[in-house]
Amino acid sequence: MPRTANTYDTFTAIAEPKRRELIEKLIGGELSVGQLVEITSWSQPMVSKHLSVLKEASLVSERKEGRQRFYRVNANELKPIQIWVRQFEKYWNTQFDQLDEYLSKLQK
Amino acid sequence: MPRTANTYDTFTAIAEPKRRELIEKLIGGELSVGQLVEITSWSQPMVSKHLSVLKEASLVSERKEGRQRFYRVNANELKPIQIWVRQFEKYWNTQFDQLDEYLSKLQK
DNA sequence: TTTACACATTCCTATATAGGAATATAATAA
DNA sequence: TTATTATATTCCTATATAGGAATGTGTAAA
Repeated sequence: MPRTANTYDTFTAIAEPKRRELIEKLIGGELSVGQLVEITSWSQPMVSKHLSVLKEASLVSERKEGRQRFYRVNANELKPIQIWVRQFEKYWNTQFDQLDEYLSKLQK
Repeated sequence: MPRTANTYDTFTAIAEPKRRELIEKLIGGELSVGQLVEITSWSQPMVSKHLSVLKEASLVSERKEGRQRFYRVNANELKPIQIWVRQFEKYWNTQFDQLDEYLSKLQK
């Protein structure tokens, strides 16, 4: 079985690099699908499908205007990630971690 | 094609709930595989395999002692996540977001 | 009322896993 | 040595997608 989740949660949604890229493009404000297609030079269905996943995870919202659809980020939905990571903040830059990182880099 | 990444990056590694759980168990300090098996009541191969993915993503480190292996979190490796999410912090709790969240909750 | 446009959805396929069962490996104990 | 313990790895299967191609849907323009 692959990832067991049947529906997209926030963590899974942003695990896909292309979806993170889409979210980043939307930082500046809402954009239409066509604009995203142009900016990314991905196929239109590809953009739409990734947006659909992001929407299912509530990470973006949609606004219809004529035949265009404008998407924008729901930044608040990223809070759970922040909260989860925050637990580990106090352990950053400990001696052990510095050493680990050093050894890890060294191996490559 | 599923997730295109051939190797585990940090985002993909923590997308799996069980792996987040393992990381959380390791906050308090290093634990052996056996201890993790007991704490989680998952099968031993399951624990080992998830640990292996976390190790590949450098999220944990291993220390051998006799026939046991103790794992600990490399908290520093979570920084990229924090950094990525931080971009969106300033957009938290905007009016749009509040509304989105409200509508999203309402729909469920 | 057709045509063109913007976008979503469906159908298909290839592939990366998550999990279970069985087995391998390495270290200690007998 | 041989047995036991702790853990990793392999083999297998089921399944969730990511991507491409084709098609559907709704809106506006001609």
